[in-house]
Amino acid sequence: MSRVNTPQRFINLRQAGSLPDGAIELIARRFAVLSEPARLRLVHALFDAEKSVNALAEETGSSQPNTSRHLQALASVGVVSRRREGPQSLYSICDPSIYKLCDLVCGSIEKQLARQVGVFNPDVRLGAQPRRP
Amino acid sequence: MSRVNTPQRFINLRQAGSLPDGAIELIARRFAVLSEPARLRLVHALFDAEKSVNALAEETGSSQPNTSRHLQALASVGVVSRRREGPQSLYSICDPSIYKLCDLVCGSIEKQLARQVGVFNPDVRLGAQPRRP
DNA sequence: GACTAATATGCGTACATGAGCATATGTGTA
DNA sequence: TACACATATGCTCATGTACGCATATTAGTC
Repeated sequence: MSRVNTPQRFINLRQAGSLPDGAIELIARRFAVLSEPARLRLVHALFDAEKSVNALAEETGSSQPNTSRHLQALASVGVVSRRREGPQSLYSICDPSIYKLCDLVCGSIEKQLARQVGVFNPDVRLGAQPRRP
Repeated sequence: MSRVNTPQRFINLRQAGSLPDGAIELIARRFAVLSEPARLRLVHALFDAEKSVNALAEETGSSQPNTSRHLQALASVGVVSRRREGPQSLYSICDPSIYKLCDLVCGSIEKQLARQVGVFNPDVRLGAQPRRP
């Protein structure tokens, strides 16, 4: 085994210190790639299956060049990966944490919206609290 | 109880469909706010305690006006909240999901780095796999 | 090699946004 | 009211980047 076997994190935004040089920039870059609607649509479209650039362009309503570039951006941070099959490039999700990430953010936004709606109509809840039905 | 009591999500990037108008933009906005190193440093600094604008400016090495603006951006998406106490504004984390979010992203980045390092030196692992030591 | 389909890339433009500076606003005190 | 401290906000400039367009590159087929 290796000399390092503790499950401790080197990069940990939650802990004081624990932030090597450039770590913040890495994290920021990851979020930045996910901060574009066009790229989120691609991620959304890729959740069910591996797809080609043209298929994704059509499904997301974006141009082929833009789709290609956005996919490269997603690949540059390891969210998706590329596989050549004949003349086409097939992209697929390769970072499993993206699923939880999206769930977290979507859940958080729903809770927030539910709170805002609740201010006007306390009877309406968007079903954002999955605990104790 | 309300008429809506199923724990199902209205906004769910993982599920086909399930994306109301503007949902993608909401999610993108959330990520965008987290995609700035200066703001991540603020979040990092706020994890241990509620702090004032000046204290945060000093701790993160940013100017007072910029710190104020960044805090407003974080507040605009509900990550932090503001509380007045005398002449100063005290900011604090108000979205608990941000903790898990940071853990997820940091963990994902570490795994990725470990994989990259492993290519050159297969003996080194950054301890990013907490399961089965 | 010539041709076609799929994908990637170079380039110019438009737009969003972060930083610095000065200054306005707000809050408590004498 | 005058003052001091803390915070928020116009304003301008510089930079990053998404888009559209044209075109280069790659892979397969004849």
